[in-house]
Amino acid sequence: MSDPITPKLDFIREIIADDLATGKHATTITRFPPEPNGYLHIGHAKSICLNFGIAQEHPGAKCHLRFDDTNPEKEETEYVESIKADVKWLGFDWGKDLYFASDYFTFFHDCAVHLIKEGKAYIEQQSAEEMRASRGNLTTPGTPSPGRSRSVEENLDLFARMKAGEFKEGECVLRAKIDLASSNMNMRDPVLYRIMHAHHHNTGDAWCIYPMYDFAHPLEDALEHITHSLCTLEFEDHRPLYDWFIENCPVPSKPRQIEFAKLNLTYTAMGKRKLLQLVQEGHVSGWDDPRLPTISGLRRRGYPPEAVVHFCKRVGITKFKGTTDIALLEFDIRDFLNQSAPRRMAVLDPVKVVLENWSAESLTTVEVANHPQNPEMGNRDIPISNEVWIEREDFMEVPEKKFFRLGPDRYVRLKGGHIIRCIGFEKDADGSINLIRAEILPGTVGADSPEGVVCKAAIHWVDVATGLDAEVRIYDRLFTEEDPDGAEGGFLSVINPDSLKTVTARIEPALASVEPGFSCQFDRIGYFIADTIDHQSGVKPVFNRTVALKDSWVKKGGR
RNA sequence: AGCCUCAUAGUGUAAUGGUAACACCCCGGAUUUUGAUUCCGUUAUUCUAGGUUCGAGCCCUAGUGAGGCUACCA
Repeated sequence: MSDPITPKLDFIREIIADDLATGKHATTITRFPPEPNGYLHIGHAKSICLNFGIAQEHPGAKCHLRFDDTNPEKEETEYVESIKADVKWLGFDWGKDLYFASDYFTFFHDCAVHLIKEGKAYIEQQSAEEMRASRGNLTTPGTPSPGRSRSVEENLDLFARMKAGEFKEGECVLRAKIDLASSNMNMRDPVLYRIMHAHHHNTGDAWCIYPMYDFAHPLEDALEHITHSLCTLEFEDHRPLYDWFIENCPVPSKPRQIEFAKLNLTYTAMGKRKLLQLVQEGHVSGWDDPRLPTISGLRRRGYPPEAVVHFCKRVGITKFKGTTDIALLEFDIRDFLNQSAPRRMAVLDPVKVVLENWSAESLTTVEVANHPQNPEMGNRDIPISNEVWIEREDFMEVPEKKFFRLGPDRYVRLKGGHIIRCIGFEKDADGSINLIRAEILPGTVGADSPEGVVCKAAIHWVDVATGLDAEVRIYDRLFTEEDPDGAEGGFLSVINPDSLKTVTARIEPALASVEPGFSCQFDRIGYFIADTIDHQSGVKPVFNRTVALKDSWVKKGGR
């Protein structure tokens, strides 16, 4: 792995260190609070690494996993499970601190009653449209509705009836009484509770009123004694409201909200709404499609979790809303895989080479290192006979100036084995090369090139007799584009629907029995992960490509 | 239009008011039984204008640019 991230403090960690130093807090408690309405993506990984990372950095500190499930219409148990799995996969542990905002519904309700009794909340009977109009706009203040001056008793009664289910959805809401003239729209008497006659994944039908995020979130944090509530930039304008609830409700602690910029990646559609659309419209096979930037997609793609975490640390935490080049992420993937992935040989686009002077006395196996820089990973023996497959692009009938591999009357080394010389080739009717004839140079295994032999490259190969077939899926980054004409539900278009290419490769025998999740490097191609393996219909492993060996190879070979 | 936030190489991130740096990308070179890795090197940076200061990327003011806010989503 490249150098560890320097122990520099980002501005949030500075605040936390300061609070610890001044004794404001004896310990630090953060939280990761996803709404279970979709799968997590790499952007969430940044938040997870921040919140859980801080907890790991201070003795006694911890990070809660809390499902912010205050909207029954969008949330599902399937998402709860996937989120837990994804956090674990990244290597973080919430211990016993697993919570659901929906478990606090009674507390939220009591706080609402408290506010009503204090004269700080009232029942609003205007429609959503009327409220919008009476709230004013960016330059003109709002105007009070009739409900704003209702008595405490009346409000209490109305709220109780609201909770009892006497009203239909939309008939009334509970609003905070703050400041209709505030320059911050969030302070213009925000809605606290709305009526939803919906089934909740956790509380079932126990409630028909549900709290809004702005109201519930500070209370959740306070209840859990969160010291630092870290969220993304779009909640900046909500902070005064967050603080207002903390000040005006009977809460057991005073958390502080701090905002940071969310992750943006080049070429990458982020955001649950867009991902949901890609899934629903069938552009991908599911939330864990390897073309998606979901955590589960990255997992299937073979990205090591350690590398994803390293990337998140490297990107850092700021309030600057930039777009990170995906090359930064892929560097970390390569960097990690380069050290951990054993080398194997495979040929994705095969051409047969016949070794004309091979005889029964010739080499029948060659010994190849599993990793060129790490002898501890050992060696393996690969059978070889008089016919091998090589990559079509490793032969040029008319070699270019900087082409070092095989061509008529040229030399190349079969990796781990002999140097061979091309002595002829045959073509199909359509002009494509279908057979190469070569001869072995005796005594060149494990030895330098003999005098007068120019051999500057070693190519990968697979023995024809013992090689196996494998399916290799090469995934491209899924390019997407905002559709300006698209209304709701149709605002994304996929630019490269052909982002998945499947080829049948020839692989060396050692790859026949790998387990799903095993990652390796096919020489000179890229890093691969064993995905689903079909042991039923004969031995047919399936590999996904993770990243190409070099970033520029992607760009040249790409779109 | 009002309020809020942000601005440092192509990208991301550093720099207590004291020599502007690190990583990625790109390009070049050396080594290499992976055109990988490793090693070395090149290019390139404080949005603008004022002010405070011996000294400003950092503090102040104004401007410019970008983003957010007028949900019974989170």
